[in-house]
Amino acid sequence: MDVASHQDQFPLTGAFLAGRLRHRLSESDKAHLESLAGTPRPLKDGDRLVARGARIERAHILIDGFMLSVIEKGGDRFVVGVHVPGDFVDLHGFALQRLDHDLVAAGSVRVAEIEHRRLQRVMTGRPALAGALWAATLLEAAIHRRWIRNLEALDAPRRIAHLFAELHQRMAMTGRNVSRTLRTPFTQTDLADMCGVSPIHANRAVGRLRELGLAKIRRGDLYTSDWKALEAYAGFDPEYLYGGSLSSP
Amino acid sequence: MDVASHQDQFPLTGAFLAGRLRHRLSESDKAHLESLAGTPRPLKDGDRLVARGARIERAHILIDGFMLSVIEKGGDRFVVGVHVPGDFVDLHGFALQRLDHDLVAAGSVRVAEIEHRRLQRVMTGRPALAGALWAATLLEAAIHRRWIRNLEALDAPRRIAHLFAELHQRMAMTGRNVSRTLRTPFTQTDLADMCGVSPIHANRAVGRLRELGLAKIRRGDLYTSDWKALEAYAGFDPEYLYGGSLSSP
DNA sequence: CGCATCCTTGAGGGCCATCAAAATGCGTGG
DNA sequence: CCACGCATTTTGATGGCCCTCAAGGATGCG
Repeated sequence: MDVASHQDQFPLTGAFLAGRLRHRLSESDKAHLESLAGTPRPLKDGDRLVARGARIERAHILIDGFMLSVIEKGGDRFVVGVHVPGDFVDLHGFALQRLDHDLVAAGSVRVAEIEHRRLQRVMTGRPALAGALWAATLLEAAIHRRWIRNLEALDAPRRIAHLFAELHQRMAMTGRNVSRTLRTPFTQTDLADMCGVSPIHANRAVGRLRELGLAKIRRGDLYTSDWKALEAYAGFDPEYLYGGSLSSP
Repeated sequence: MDVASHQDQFPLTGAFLAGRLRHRLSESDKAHLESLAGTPRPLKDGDRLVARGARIERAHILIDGFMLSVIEKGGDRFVVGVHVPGDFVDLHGFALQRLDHDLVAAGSVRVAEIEHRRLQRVMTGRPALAGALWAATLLEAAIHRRWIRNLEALDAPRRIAHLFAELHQRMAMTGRNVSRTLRTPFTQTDLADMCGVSPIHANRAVGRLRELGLAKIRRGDLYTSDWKALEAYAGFDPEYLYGGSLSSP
């Protein structure tokens, strides 16, 4: 069964861990997870799903669109993570009870929520699924580490190239977008906040990628004829995304 | 019971989650965790405990000293995390089977190991302890997010100040070092690799902290008469370390 | 068609990188 | 004790990446 029809079968949670250790989940666990999720809810651009520090009692899976993990400080905004469909955006809040950052919709978004108390029962009754939930939060940590390395190692054009290469790969793992265009709702200011540069410099970095013939970025949409070249330029190596060959604990 | 005598009772794992959600663990769970750990093993400066990509079958808790999470790439070294005593340095390897980074001793170190198959039994038999293990890996992710924000927001002197403020707080939570001196084995090159600057610039940043009267750093040891001032300079807010008030899921 | 948002371009300046070299500290062995 | 070698720290000079301030152009929406 291909990824798309699989996701027809599990419209809410079908992309969860897709391309990673989803294939290790039993049909029963996949069906159970799907049954835990509530009716999808839409969010508008800029809506804050979870606020930093607030006590939380449910988790959310992202079905459509993009979300950002944001830390604000004194009027400045710092993006510390990006989420794609299939991501359990605030699953770490289940174990930690509150978040150290905000979760904000980028563009139009659909999410489904799952009560913590239901996840609690998964912890005791379905150890394999519980392990998969744990692993999902750790995949996010691996992405954090890569971001740290990128901020330490790359200049602005390479950071932006790496960001899109990562998004492309993550969406491909869930069966989305393997074409020449990657559509996102991100403004250049968003890109700047993700890459730790000023909006003006993000603009020049985008211009540099165009100059180099690697990618055209227009209103968040990236067009390229050569993903491999873009990835090579950014030093992108998908190893840290733990695609495919992962088994559950 | 104070933290020090508590750690006499659990010499290997007594610092695990100390100052965070350790107080939520039952005596039985604490004793059980202690019983899982093997005989402590020493490491020398630079020893690599875990290599990126290698399949792993045991996890390690850091008892004494510091370790670094390192990503190497083309001769350059990027530090993506620092570990203090009490940290379960490669616990995420239990769920992920391999790491996306190396784990390297900084200075002399002692670690104790726990077999994954023993942790596997914790997953099914001790859900509260399993939840605590999960939370511990998420605390590390929260630290990653803060590092991302710091790299996006702070200049070099502030990054170094924040690094030491964080280490001071983390060590204080495990009952270590609440004095005016924080001893570490880090060279200025290490600090540079943690902060994403060149060694030469790290040196000038250290000099700037001295100039400002905030801290003297000599051979990795930081002396200050005013931790609060140093923290304020770096914009350090310990919220992200989830100290004290955390409960388990 | 007016307005808001986003994108683009220019100028000047600061943080940080790199190359180069000297000074300091520390362990080892004479 | 002193000489030596090595790693680390310090200092100087030059250049590049990126910042801020400022203003103009494009795009899309009501």
